[in-house]
Amino acid sequence: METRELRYFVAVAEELHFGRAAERLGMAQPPLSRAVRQLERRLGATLFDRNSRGVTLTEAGAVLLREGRAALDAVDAAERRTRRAANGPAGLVLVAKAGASSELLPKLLDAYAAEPGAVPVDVLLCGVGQQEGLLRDGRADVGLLHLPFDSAAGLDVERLTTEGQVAILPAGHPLTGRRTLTMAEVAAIPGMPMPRWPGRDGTYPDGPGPEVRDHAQLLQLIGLGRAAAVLPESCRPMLGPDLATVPVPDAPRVTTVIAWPPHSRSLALAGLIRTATRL
Amino acid sequence: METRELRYFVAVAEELHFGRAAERLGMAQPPLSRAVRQLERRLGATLFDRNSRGVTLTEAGAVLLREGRAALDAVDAAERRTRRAANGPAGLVLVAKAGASSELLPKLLDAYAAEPGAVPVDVLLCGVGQQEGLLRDGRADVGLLHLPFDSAAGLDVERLTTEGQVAILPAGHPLTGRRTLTMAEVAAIPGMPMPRWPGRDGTYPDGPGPEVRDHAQLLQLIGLGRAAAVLPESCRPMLGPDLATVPVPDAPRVTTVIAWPPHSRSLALAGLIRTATRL
DNA sequence: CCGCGTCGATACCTCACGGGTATCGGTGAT
DNA sequence: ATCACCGATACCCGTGAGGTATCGACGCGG
Repeated sequence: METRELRYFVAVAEELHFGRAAERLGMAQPPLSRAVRQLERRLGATLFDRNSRGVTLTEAGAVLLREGRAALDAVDAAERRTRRAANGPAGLVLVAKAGASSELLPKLLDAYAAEPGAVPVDVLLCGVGQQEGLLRDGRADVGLLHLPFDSAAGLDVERLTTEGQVAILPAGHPLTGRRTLTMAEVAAIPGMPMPRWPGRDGTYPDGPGPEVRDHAQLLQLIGLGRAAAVLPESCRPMLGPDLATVPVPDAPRVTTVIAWPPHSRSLALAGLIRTATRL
Repeated sequence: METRELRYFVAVAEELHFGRAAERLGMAQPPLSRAVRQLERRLGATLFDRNSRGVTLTEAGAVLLREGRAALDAVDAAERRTRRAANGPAGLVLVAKAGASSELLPKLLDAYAAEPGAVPVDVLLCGVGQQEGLLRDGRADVGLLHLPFDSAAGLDVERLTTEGQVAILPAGHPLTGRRTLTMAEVAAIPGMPMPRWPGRDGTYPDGPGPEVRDHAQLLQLIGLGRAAAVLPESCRPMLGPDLATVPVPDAPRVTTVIAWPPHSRSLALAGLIRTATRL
C-alpha cells in the first residue's frame, strides 16, 4: 500500500464524497475514484458502500481509516524528524497546553538548561487535545499531558505530579464562601454552565456551555461571569484578582505526565525526561 | 514520502550495499540508486555517506531508519487489519512467548470464552522478543508481555500480575539445598553460565552462555547441566522432576502485562482486556 | 605501476500508470 | 417528466519508474 493511496482513501473517508475529496486533494474526481477502487481490489476489501447519493464507510473502511491515519502520522513523523536531524544538530520541541503547567514548565526548562549537555528546547504551546497529534506526527518531540483529560495512547510516559482540582469562580460569587464544592454543584450554577472542550477530532460536543479552546479564553469567560470551570490546583498562581477558587474534592485527580513517542529516545530527550522526573 | 521509497531506503540501510539491496528488492541497482538519491533530494538530507567501497548511514539516515521502520510497520498493520476486518467478521490473535505464562494463559482463554459475546481467539506462540513486532505490524491484536524483559514502548498495557524470580537448577545440584540465592551466585556457578537471549534485532550479545530462543530449549539445557537460569516463579509448574528451583530475592520482579496497539481498541479486544484484568 | 575487480553513478530507452477531459447511468427532488 | 447530483467509465497524454549498457573511482595483487 502506497501512502498516496492511503491519503486518497483518508480524504474520501473523511469527506464521504468523492468530488469534495478530489477538490481537497487538488485533483479531478475520476482518477480518485479509480485509485480508491484499485486500492479496494488490491486489499480484497470493500471500503465504501456507494449508495448513489453519497458514500458510507464499511466496517473494513472504518478499520483502515483508524489505522491509516496512524500510519500516515508515522510516515509524516519519519519525514519531519529526518529533516530536523539533517539540519539542526539537535534541539528538542516540547509541546504543552497553553496556560497549563505554568509552574512546572519554567522549572523544568530552567533545570534542564542547567544540565551538562543540554540542547536548546523550543516550546510549542497549543490548544487542548492537540498535543498527541503533534507528538505522533513528529512536529514535537516531547510533551506535558494531563491525565485523564489527554490520552497517552501510543506514547511512552513518566508520571510527574498528581493534584486535585478546584472550581474557578468570579471573585465575589456567593459560592466562593464555601469550603468545598462538588462537581454537581459547580455544573449546576445558574447562568454559568461548564465550558465545552473540543474532542480529539476538533469538534465540540453538544450542550449549553460556551466553546473554549484554551485556558486564557476560559478564564476570561469566567471573569465575565459567563461560565464556571473546574481546573487543576496548579492553575491558581496564574489567576488574576478577579477570580476565586474553591476545592472540589470529588473531581478526578489530575496527573501531569511527560510523554514522548516510543522508539525516539535520543540522548537529549533522555536527559530532559530524567530532569523532569527528578523535579 | 511514499512507502516504496521508504522500503528502498530501509533495504539499503540494512544491507549497506546498493547491489545486494537491489537484489533483495527484486530490481536492478541503478533505479535503486536513483530512487534513494531522489529521496535525499526531496528530504533535503544526506542519508548515506558513499565512501566508495561501501556506504554508511549518516545521522539523519539513522533517524530515518528507526522512524521509517516504525512507519512501515504501521502501514503493514493498517493493511493486515483491514484485510482481516473484511474477511472474518472478527476474531482476535493473541501472542505469547512459548513456554511463558503457562498458568495465566489457559485461565484467561477459558474465562474469556465464557464471556457473553466472546469471539474466537487464535493463540500465536513466538520466540522471545518477537511479540512487539507482531503487535506493531498487525499480525497480532493483543499479547502477554513480561516487564522488564519485553519493552512495551508504543503499546497500551494493563498490569496483570507481578512475581519474583527463582533460579532453575538441575535436581541434585549442591546449590538446591540453599534457601535463597543471589543473582551473582547464580551467574557464577562454574560450568553453568547464564544463557544469552536474542536482542530486539534478533542477534545475540557476546558472552560465554549458550544462545537460547525459547523456554523449552533453555530448560532442556539446564537439565543437561549446561546452564543455569533465573525465571519467574510461575514457570515452576511446567518443570519436570529433573529440575529444582531456589528463590532469588534480588532478581528484578517480573510484571506480566496484557498489551495491545493503541487506537485499535475494538469491542472484542476490550472484552478480552477486561477479562484479563479481572482474573 | 599496471591491469582487474568492485561498486555506485550516469545515460538513455521503454512502457505502465497516474492524472486529465468528456461523458454516461442511476437516483432523488421538484 | 425533467433536472441536478454524483460516482463510474472511456479514452488520451505525459511523467516517471524500471530496465540495460557503460562510466568513473577506488583498492588490491602481481
